[in-house]
Amino acid sequence: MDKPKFYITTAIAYTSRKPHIGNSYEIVLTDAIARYKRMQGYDVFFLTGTDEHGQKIEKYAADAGVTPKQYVDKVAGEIKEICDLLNTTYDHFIRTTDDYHEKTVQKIFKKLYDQGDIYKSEYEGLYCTPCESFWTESQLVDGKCPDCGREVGKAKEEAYFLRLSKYQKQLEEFIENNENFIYPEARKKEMLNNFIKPGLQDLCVSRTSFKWGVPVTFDDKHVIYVWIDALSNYITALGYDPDGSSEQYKKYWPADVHIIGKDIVRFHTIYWPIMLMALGEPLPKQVYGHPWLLFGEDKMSKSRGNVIYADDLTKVFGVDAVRYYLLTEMPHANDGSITYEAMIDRFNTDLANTLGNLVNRTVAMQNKYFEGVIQSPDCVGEFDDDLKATAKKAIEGFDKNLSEYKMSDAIDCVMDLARRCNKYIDETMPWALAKDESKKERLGTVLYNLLEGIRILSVLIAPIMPETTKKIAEQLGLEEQTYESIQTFGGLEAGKKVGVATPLFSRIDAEKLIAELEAAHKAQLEAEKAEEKPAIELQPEIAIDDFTKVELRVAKILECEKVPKAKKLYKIQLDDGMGGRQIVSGIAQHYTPDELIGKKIVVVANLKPAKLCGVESNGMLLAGDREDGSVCVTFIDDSVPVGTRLH
RNA sequence: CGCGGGGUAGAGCAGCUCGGUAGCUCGUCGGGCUCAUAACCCGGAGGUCGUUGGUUCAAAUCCUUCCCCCGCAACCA
Repeated sequence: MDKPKFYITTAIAYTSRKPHIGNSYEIVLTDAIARYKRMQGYDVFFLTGTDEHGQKIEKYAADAGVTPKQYVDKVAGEIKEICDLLNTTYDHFIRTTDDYHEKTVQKIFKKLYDQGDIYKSEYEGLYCTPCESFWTESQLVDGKCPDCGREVGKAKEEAYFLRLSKYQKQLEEFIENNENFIYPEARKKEMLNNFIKPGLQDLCVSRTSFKWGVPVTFDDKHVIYVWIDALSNYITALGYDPDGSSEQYKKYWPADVHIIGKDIVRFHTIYWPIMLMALGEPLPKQVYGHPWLLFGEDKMSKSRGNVIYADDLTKVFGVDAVRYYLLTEMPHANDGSITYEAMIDRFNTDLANTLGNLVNRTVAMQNKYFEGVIQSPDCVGEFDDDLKATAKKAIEGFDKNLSEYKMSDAIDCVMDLARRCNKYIDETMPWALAKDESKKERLGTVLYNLLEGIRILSVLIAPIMPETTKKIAEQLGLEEQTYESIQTFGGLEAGKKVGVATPLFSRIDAEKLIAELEAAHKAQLEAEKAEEKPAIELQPEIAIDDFTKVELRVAKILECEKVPKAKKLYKIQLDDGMGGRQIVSGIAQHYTPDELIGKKIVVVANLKPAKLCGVESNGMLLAGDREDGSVCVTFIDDSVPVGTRLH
């Protein structure tokens, strides 16, 4: 009989730079699910890969003085290395620069165009040339580019659009009828209320502003933009073809679950389903938007200097411990957090003390009391039933939680069993039994039960810590065990010999290690900084006339209050020596009104007025961004009169 | 009143669907044990379950007021 299939994917990683540990969480989570499903007998196909096109990469490559392809080859290599380092068992690694992918994407684009779902348009007044971005009517802020605030010009370039509006109703129905399509639930409501119900705007799916992408076959000025290129990796990887797909595609599609970050839920639950509807293909069964891994309280980012990489962690803790930490510390709905302290703490308490020590003490006793030979469990006693019941509960709980992708809860079930085993040792006191020759048989049974408990938990933990499972099997003197073999307590064969007791995880001296890590981290940061300094890029040179176009004047802040409903905006009344003016500024998170009122600042006095959150702003104040993201306003000495023009 | 989620011991979370002694992990304090990686086991302390009012014999759990946090949307001129 055929095994049931299970198709699971990660999002493809953007090849702009080396991914940090937060980015790596996704592949570890996906791998654990894939391994679990395989263990359960599914025919699993696990896809991951890289998204390699786009303007940003074109630019990074130019900065680095290499071709986009060279650049992308390097980063894709790094990404793949990390996936391998983390011991992930993907079946295929797709790159959007792969030949077969590009060809199929072109066919998809053509097909959608031929059937009228993609159309060419020449939008006017909705293109911001400096930002090289198209904006839909609803995105504009008071008719201006939401990014830079400048006038959007008439589109000088034509573009292709995907008719999202046509499928809106169908999508809405699908989402509402398929309870589990968007997970978690909160995301589903976000999508429905914020995007779908208000009405979908057609989506721009081509660009002429850069070249590094898949060309449109019938219009070579155009390059296919990220949505159709990247999202279709999930089907091109299997061999989808509008002219007739492969057997593999027919077997595995639709995906059982797309594992993605919560930031791209929108693309996977709106654009992607609509593309598939237009292609006439079935929709994925579930899109799982996982939370993020934060560094302590903060988002990981290079400019904050708090980036942790997978390879650095594995060097210190080992691959399995890193996998364990990622999967344990990450609740399935809220953001998780990583710090060295927490990592060490988890490592010591769970892995070294509870699990490692349990295996070590048990195997050591087996060797010490019976020369390693496993005894037949014939002398039943108190506590045995409770231990067995806990083992059974662990398996059931593990299955239940894992099938809902609740990793940390599932792991907890396994640790419960380990804790119960440790307790069992204290209750039965094998060292006391060993002193009494008449209790030898009972001692044999006690140790048998312990070994069996360990065998069971070692199999359960396999999707999370595959290497540890192997090591435990070795110490138990066994080949690797099947999932089926743990369904009954007592699968362990008497008469065989256990291996040598070797610590699985050595305890870590927290203080010492943290000091070392921090020193290393600092050194690395400084090295990076030194390296990056010359990389500051100046804007193109301007003539003096260009500068004099900017009218900078001194003004005094009279009033300052928060714009209602806006997080970052202050409405500020100024005395500018010309009868006063009102500006709006996004510094509410960095200054209190009291810190501003009465101070003199510099304003760009001839900036075209704009509306922010519905409030009129006539000019902007000068301020700079610090490296940590905070803002510093330029204050002017009080002796400079209001209205003074600066140059 | 834009949409949604949440506020439970020092920290991180469960419990809320279907009201009935407030639970887990870490930390902390005390005890036990010696097979083991100063590990393991037991016990104690620590919570008016964000706030107001209500329903009820009984509310963390149901309804209501307000406050605060987070996500999405809007927004750094």
